[in-house]
Amino acid sequence: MSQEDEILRQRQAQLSRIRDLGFEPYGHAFEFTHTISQILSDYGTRTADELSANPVHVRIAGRIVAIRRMGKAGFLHLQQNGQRLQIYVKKDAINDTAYKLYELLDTGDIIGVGGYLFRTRTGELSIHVEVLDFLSKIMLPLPEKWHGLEDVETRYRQRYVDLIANPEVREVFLTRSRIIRSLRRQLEERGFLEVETPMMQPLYGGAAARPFITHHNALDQDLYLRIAPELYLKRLVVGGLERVYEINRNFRNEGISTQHNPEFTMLEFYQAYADYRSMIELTKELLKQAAADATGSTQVTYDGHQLNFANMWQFTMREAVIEFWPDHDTPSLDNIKDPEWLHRQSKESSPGAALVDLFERYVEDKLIQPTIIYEFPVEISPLSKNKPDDPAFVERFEVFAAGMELANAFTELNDPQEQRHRFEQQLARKAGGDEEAHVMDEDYIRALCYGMPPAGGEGVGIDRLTMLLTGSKSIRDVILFPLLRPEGDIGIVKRLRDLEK
RNA sequence: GGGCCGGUAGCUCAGCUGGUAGAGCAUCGCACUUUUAAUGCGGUGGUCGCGGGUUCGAUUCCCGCCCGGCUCACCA
Repeated sequence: MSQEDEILRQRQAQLSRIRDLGFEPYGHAFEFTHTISQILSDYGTRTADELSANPVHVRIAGRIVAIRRMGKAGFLHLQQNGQRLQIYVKKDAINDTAYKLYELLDTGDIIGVGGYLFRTRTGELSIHVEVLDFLSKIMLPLPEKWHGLEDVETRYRQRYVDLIANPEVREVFLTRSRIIRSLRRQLEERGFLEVETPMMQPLYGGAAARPFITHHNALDQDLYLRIAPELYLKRLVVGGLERVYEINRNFRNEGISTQHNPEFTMLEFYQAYADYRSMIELTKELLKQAAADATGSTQVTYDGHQLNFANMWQFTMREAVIEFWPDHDTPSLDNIKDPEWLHRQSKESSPGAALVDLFERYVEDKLIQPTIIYEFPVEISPLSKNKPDDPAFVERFEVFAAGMELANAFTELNDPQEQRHRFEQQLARKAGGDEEAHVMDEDYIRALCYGMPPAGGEGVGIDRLTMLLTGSKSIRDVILFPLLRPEGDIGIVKRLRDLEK
């Protein structure tokens, strides 16, 4: 018999012994007077003398994460919401039934206790237990106490165990929540309205990506999981919702990497009567404040670098290529504007695509500090408005940090005729084999025909922002349940079934 | 998809040029009524990811496959 089967059998036997003592192995509500964190903050500085002079009685619940038994007494640590408090169980101090229950406890069980606070000989704030209740039985063993759970695959597949065993994981997701809360609050303060637009769309658009396809049975119709909410949000701007935002999932049917998960979270927001310059200023504020709200500082350490969100760098794409040119043969501004020169540097057919190629080759991974890159070629920007003085370029920028793209924003193209041209160019690219090119969205064109106010819009990758603000090297570390291949037979159902025989 | 690395007890890991597997923690038993990596003594626990091949003999060598990580490609 394997160790796991043996432990299951032992614990199955304990279940009935717990019942025989008059406790429920899977209890109901437990009335507590404090959470562990309340006790730590309210009484963490009380001395042993103060606690014995004015006894504090408390009732708490938590998961047992350590047991040290010493004859007819023992110390246990309970964990609740990532914090730990020691409890002391002594035979003399509780009734016989409770003591028998204590003898059955395993690391990982969830219990409730009542008693008074005291400090041990070594000075640790603890509860001197007087009553003990049982709330939930652990059947499978928890990972080892030192190393915790290290196996990356198990951590992602069994995030519940990861969260119990590795307190720092909990911190990452608390920070993620603070980031989103900060962005929401900042947008609300500026009069933005949170909306929800379709995740299942009859046409997909708003980004260059391949979609997931699903099917609605009653309508007998294929639908796409959205690759971006952009075109719907702009329909709302047409309708007079002048400041809107949405924080939700996008789905892109692409490869998986440390920076890509097939479903990921984007913040998108649109502001009527603004342009990309207003968006640049807003972005600087949003990111700086989100960093401060989430981490307590506008500077964070990521992969050995100090990233400063209080002072973002700023280059046009052309300037950036010159600035980060890899050798001494640095091009001039005239070079970089010259289609002939660009053609000599890149295999890409159009000058704009060639510039982007140079940018991606020489610049992108060098943008460690939070940096705004603005003015993009029109070829790769089918939804952005042209620069009036340079129609080959559009009023668009992206934010990079730690070599990653964090955000993408532009002045929205609101001319339906021009938007039709851009979609037609995309259709030509699709016909030429570009699977990520946009499709024609006629209803979107119709919406623009009703007149969309000039507007700025932006998308911010929440997962990547969370990576930066939590020091995570992989996007999987900031997504609770990242996509993995199926793991195969788990076997627990059969084991539980066998236990009942 | 390519390259590299990994999968051995519940967890964290050793295991040499091939000779049928070990440690710590966990678990079980005994002792111990202020410990905190509690301690001391004793025990249980393994389809060595899966399937083939070579060999007298494979955790070890070879081939294929599965799962994961890093990386390149892809990817706004």
